[in-house]
Amino acid sequence: MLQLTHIRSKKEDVIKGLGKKRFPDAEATISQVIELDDKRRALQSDLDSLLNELNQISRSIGSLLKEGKKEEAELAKKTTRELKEKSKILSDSMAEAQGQLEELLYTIPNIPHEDVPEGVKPEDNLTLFEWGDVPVLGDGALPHWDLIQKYDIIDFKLGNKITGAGFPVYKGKGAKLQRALVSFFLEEAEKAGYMEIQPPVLINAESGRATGQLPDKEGQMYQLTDEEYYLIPTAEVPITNIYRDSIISSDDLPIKNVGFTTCFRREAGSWGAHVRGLNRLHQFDKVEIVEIHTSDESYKALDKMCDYVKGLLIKLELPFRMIRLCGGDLGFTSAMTYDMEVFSAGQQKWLEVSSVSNFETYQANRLKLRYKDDNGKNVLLHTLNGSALALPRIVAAILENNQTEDGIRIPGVLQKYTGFQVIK
RNA sequence: GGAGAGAUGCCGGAGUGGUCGAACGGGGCGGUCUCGAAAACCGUUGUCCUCUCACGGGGACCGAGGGUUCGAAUCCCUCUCUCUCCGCCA
Repeated sequence: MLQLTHIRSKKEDVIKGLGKKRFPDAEATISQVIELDDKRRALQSDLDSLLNELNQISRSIGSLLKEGKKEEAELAKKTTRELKEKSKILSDSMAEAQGQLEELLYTIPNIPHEDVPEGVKPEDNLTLFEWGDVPVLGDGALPHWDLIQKYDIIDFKLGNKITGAGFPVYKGKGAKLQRALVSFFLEEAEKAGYMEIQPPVLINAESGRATGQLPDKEGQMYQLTDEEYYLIPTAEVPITNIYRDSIISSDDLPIKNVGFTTCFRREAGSWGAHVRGLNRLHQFDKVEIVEIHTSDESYKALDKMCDYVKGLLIKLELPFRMIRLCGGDLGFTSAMTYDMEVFSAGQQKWLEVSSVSNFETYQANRLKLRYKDDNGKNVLLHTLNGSALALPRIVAAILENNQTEDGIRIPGVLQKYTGFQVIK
């Protein structure tokens, strides 16, 4: 959620930023926000002075009764009763204005960083960096959905039987490859100074709201019917919510966490031929890094996180490119996002395997996540996160890029975890 | 799931209707003392909203939400969570 003080003081910038993000009617919405806030403040002010009066009289009744001045006390009681009626009306309308204001603020996305390119479509994204050679495969090269059948390592049909589409079963060396990747990612993260977290994979609505999945992505999360819990779409949600409602000591900054969880996404309305196989699933595993920084440090940290993710891809010998998302492609809560895409030769496609974002104070504002600065003032922190990495597409790329006539070669760094060098 | 107890500030822990935002202790911070440190002593120490250029003022918050009352941390109701015992159980 954007900060009201920021909206009020930098109104023009906010409207401009929202335009970049393709938010409709930015100007009207912002005016409405300010109007509602003015209304709320006026009501608050009136209510406060009324309550002040009420409190003073109530206190005086106490002393009047002690002094035995019963009649005067009764008279005062009558006055307070009237004041109370008025205060009730005032506080109701204040709560109403507050509610409307909040609802409106929830619909407004984060403002993009000034370096975010203009644009609407993925084609407007900016490619910043490419690494590795696209493998040239022979005539018999297969996409991963054929390879997994050929070697019997991942089974979609079984998943259909047990659950439904998008819930594959990993078998034998397929399962072991996944586990190897998880171990590799977690150990690399630990070496890079991240503390490992194992969070719950169910979250309550408050957590969903704090990191911005609710109300924006309501329909994208699986929801329980008996309790108001949701299955996490990413470890970002529970891990970031660890720090909800807290004032971090500056000695504890920066915070660097890593977590491996299964993620669940309904992906409503996004199926089709372009998302075959492992490209898009309802359930998948992901290792996520989450960082918390002061505003001075957060963009340096974002760059470092990208470097870290690049390092993983290089170690896995996967050709990739790094792109900076344009305004229209940027997520609801993000101010700046870099995507990492690996080239998967079997389907001749770039696959997004990581998304690294700085949310600046957008999440922190809802989270009430602050630190005490040198003047003892509470200041909102910046939250950042990134996939490091999402498993299925990495598996897809490894299978496709490393296929040979003799089987699939396992990248060197993973062999100590898999215990085998080839899937035959 | 059944029975009982409880939820107070950074922590421990008082407070059962009237200046209680909250005693007391610990911790933290500042100071005196010291070459320095410890000890001792003195002072200080929550969050949010709001008015004010500022000094400063007002309001809200004692698990959450309602209610009673002129007045609630204190009484009543609902919910959530924690603990103990029993049951069940990876």
